[in-house]
Amino acid sequence: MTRYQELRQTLNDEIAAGVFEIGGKFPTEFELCERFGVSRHTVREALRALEDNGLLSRQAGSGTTVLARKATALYTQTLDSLAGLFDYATDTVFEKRHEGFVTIRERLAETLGCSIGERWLRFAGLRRLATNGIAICWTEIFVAEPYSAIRSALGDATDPIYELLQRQFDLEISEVEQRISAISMPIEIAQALEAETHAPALLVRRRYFAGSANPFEVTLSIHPGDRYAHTQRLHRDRKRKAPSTG
Amino acid sequence: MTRYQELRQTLNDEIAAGVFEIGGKFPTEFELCERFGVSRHTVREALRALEDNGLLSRQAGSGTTVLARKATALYTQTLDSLAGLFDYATDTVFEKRHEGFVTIRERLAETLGCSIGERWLRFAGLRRLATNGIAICWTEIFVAEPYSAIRSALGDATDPIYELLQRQFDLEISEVEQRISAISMPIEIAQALEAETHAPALLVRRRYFAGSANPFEVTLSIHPGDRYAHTQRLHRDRKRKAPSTG
DNA sequence: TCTCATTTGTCCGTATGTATA
DNA sequence: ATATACATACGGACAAATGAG
Repeated sequence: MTRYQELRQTLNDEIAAGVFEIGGKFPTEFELCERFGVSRHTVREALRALEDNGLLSRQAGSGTTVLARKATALYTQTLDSLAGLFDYATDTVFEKRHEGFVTIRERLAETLGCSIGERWLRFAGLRRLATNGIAICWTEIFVAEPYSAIRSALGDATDPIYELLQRQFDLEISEVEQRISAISMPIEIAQALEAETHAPALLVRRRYFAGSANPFEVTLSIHPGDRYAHTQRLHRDRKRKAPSTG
Repeated sequence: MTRYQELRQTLNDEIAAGVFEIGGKFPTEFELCERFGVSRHTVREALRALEDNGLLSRQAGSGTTVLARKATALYTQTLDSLAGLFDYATDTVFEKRHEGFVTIRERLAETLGCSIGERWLRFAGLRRLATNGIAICWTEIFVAEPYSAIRSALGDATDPIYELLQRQFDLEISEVEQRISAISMPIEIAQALEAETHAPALLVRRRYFAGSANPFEVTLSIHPGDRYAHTQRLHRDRKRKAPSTG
């Protein structure tokens, strides 16, 4: 590993550990040069990477500000708004209804984008708003067989499964493919969601990749069209601004 | 403007003008140093920016490759796949059916996310695949009144409207909000699209911002559920790879 | 308003490491 | 193995933005 990558890692860990206050000042480039015995060029390269990850914000004359403890994962859903129906209620709870291995058949192979005959670990259930208990979608989570050992480590279902996979198998998510289509609400799912059968619904499929051409996790979510809209904000610029102190 | 920004601009323009072949080699850092009389550091800073924009790909030992003529706008739809229905046909044609000013009333204010009483310039029509003429969606484009002068400059409808706005009014798009929801196909639109009435459909709304809190353009697209899926690939890393020569 | 010290941004030169053909 | 070209790293200098006095 190169020197600026090591430095980047070190600083990353310190930020994650809470050594620096969010919104507070980060050590100056000169201080980091002294502390780690590297040139300013090396420090700047490390800081640039941390800035790209959204952890730091740099400003000539003012210094470097800490923005966050963890990199904002590009691949998590920015549930910015629930179409105004639930005024920015955010936390949801997963209510597991099924769990077990499945062997992929024709229709499922098509929806999942995998091959017939493969075995996947499958979880299925409802996702509800934590505040009022309203069911916003039916969710199916498929985990590739090599990683099915996470089944045991799944007692507390608060964390997203891909985070558990990242920790337990040291997987680095490189890419996420998201496909959104419109379907008729299937009968069984309509019953579980207490929604209208055959009403328009959103089918959101996400496939998570880590280097390989094959995903290690695939999730399906079916949302009633009148309860949910998928909202995303896309920014053009990498650099982010620190909130003004004024 | 700084030197590396000038250089960046110059190289950007040359790439856009087609001076270099897509997939071909870009001048080496040393050559650029000589040609522009700047240090290697300056050249690398400019190249880094162009790489971030997706125009170039750099590889130690191999050199710098040209990936594209124009920056892949983060905010344009990555029409990666049309759900496998139209195997990677990309180019679409807009067939204008309506054009004129509208005053926003209650229902439209809600769908557009703007205020009642505002006046917007509206274009509406079909979008077809260039190859086989199949209609993939009904599109409505709303332009805020201050920018409605682009109406005259709209003879050739090949370019996206936000690009025309960018050029004519020097607007820098800073953010795009995208909302996807599921609706029943409205009767009038079903007829235009030759699709089934009340079948599930995707409603995609995009709002384009340029600094201000209010969008300067809003587009609506209604897609028949069986003809279209919205697909996106989200990468974690900035760097892209050049296709292998083999 | 102006000056001044601080901090990041830009730019130069040079040397060595590493990936690729 | 050798040459090429990008990657990393060091050093130094000045510019520009910021905030304090």
